[in-house]
Amino acid sequence: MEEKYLPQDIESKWQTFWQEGKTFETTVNRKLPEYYVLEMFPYPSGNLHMGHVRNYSIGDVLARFKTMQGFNVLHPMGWDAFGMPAENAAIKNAIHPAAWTAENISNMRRQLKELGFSYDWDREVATCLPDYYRWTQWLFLLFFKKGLAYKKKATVNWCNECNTVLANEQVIDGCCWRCESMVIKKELEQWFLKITDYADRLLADLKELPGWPERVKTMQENWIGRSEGAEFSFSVPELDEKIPVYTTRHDTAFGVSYVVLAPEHPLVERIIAGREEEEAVRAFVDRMRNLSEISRTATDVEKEGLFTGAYAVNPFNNERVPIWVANYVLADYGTGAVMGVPAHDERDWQFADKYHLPKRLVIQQPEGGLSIETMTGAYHDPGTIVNSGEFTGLDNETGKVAMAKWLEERGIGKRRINYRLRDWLISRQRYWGAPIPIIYCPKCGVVPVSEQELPVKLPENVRFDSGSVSPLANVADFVNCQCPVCGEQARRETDTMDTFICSSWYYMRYTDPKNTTLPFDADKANYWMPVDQYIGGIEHAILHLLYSRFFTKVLQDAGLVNVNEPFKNLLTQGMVIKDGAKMSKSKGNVVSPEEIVGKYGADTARLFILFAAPPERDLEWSDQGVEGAYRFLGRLWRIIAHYESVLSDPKAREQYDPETLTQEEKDLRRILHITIKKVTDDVGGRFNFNTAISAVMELVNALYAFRDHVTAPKPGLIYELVSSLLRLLAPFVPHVTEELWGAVIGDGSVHKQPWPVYNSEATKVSEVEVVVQVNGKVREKLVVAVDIDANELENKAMKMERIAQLIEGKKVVKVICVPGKLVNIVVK
RNA sequence: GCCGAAGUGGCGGAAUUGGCAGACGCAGCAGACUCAAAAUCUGCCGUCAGCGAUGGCGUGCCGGUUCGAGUCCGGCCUUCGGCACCA
Repeated sequence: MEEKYLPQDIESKWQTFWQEGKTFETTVNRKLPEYYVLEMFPYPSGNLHMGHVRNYSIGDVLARFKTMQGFNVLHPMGWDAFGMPAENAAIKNAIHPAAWTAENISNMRRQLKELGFSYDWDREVATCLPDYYRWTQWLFLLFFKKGLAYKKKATVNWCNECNTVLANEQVIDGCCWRCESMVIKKELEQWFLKITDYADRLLADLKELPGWPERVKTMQENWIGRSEGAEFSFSVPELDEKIPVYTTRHDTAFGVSYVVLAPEHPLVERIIAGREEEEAVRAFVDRMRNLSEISRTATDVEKEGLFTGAYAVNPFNNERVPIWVANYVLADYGTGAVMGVPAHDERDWQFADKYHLPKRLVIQQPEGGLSIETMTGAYHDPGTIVNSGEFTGLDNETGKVAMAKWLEERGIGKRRINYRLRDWLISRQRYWGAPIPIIYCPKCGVVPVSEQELPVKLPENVRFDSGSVSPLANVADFVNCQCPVCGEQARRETDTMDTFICSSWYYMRYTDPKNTTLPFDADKANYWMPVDQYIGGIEHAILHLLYSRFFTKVLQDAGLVNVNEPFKNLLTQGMVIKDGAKMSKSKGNVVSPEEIVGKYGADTARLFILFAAPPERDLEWSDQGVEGAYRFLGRLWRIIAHYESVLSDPKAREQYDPETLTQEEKDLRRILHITIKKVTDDVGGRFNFNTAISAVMELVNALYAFRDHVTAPKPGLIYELVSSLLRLLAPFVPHVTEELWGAVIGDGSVHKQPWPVYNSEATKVSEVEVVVQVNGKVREKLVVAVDIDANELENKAMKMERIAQLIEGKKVVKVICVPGKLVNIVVK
């Protein structure tokens, strides 16, 4: 073998070897346990960044490790290939999005291959190709037929920069998730998916996901936002109208001193019509409507409102209370109207203070003594109901049940479970997405494209001007069509689907990527699904992960797959940081993976990234750390080169009796087996690749020390050690281990070898070092037989010179003996 | 405001079940090799006091439990992330 480690020479050689030998091809094999490891597929922006390298290195270690452990591993890769940047490039550089995307994919595919990831490339998918989006459209039709896709006019989030609408999940702090510009409200007719129908299951089934990080589940829980309460109506006798309100505190209904409508509430116009307040209220409503999302919803915005001039009647006590309009009531939560109970709601308290509205105490704290006059804020804790007619005297939780029952018996209200989650707005006024397969016929109305007509292909000759309608609307050939029902001239939907739809089912397509009759075959999907380990960034905690869970449930209900949840275990990897900030072009702290691979090779890049921090934490980039990883591989190479001749000795491959080893050899073998155990536990159990690698480094250090002391080692031991060492490292640094395996061990690819098994006999020791403490402080160390009994250990410790000195003249209160660990002598 | 995570040497991090704090790596210092340098191999490397043996202090802060606490309990502080007028 070469004397020096030269990654450039060996990496491309093995990449070609793996590709040509289809080393990582996978098929259904029911004789083996299956394992599906998946990393979030990338958007083909053109180049891999370090975050990708980290994400995919983590997945690759797992895939290779599980394969060596005897699992049938599915480890695919593909492209989340529809999306805005392609279209922006088209506007800017006059290149077609399809061509731009294809170029980027081929560049990034090359970069992935140069990193040596073990993907089954035969399963590659790209969501922008007709043979993929055909099935995205097919799934849309499935949703449509099940009543889960519908069109409605609604106030929606609009991004002026991206010229399109956005789903609620895609608005972050009032700004567009992609371009960070301010989101405004628009009234538009759009397509929605009825994710709210699944709100309860999406919430409840989080309990079926013990393998997900707690914080991701909490974020989804918050997002779904379930609350239990009641809905009932206040009547407006003079208009013969009703104002339904939703509340979780119907136990405080006798404390209502006003009713508030959201500015956008549909009844506002009727209520103010013809009153002297009309003009002022309308001006207020208009002002609120034109405010951005942030300035409307920030908590520090002062509550503001106006009296409408009208009154409503509280069904509980028949009291007349004023109807107000205020900025703090949200139009699209609950009923868009709330009852104001200043004494027991902090917001109502503030509002009542500002506008001098009355307050009435209806819940008394358990110890009594509360009164409006002495209160400085609302009381929202449990207590006893007061001033509430027949309900007075009940504790408030009992009161809630009784009052809900009261409403239900009279048919004027009911218990209600409410969610914060809204339906998923999926229309996008953009070209580069999957067309929504719908036709509008003047006679038949909204008509789905028939399945046989799919895919509805994107036309190629399109002008990309930035504007507020989809470029598809200007393509006459695309828009004009015939109604599939009556054959009349009809018009095609010109919006495309949110790209999050494409990524909501790709993990199932991987199980059967070339199917031309269905999105995927149920047998194949059921064999592989769910994904055993999913790996990606925390930024998708809600977006992609919630949508995918929703899709999986709908597909399960449709009988297409028999899993309830798509991702059994989820690992959210941390960011790659440099100089304390996330790598980004604007900060100028980007390190290009291609450069690192070019200089040190893929193995070094992977090793550094896996060693520098555990996967979940942020990783601080360090050029010197990369040097260190490279140095280690050189060190590995040299020590194996040192033993090349020993390994070529035919005796090296013969079985040997461990009893014939010298003490130094036994010690080395013990370190080997401890390392095998540690690496196996760290990689397979808790994904602490950093500590697994450090254990292997210690083994290599031990081997260097051994080399300096033992000139004629037993060849069988060296063989056992090197062959195990290479297999332990193979998932992390696949090229150099493949090369060394071929050079000194032989027999096929290291990646087809079984994972080393640790031998507990080999890890046993006859003597251990025990710590001797006096009053909990380490004062001495003692080497004793492992199986020494406690009394003898205690005696030995007490007799040690230093210990005897330290305890002389003092009273021994207690002696604690932990066999194999320590002796603690407590003295006074 | 609510929920969650984290806080350990000069730095990244380790300590998995309450039992030697700082594994492994980086940086630094020294030695060997060399005409020399690089590379490599070896050793040292929390902090204060001491020539040294050794001792004191030390895991964000204050307290507690325990023979023994980075780890458990109570109360804070700081940083980061999520949600945030959701009735």
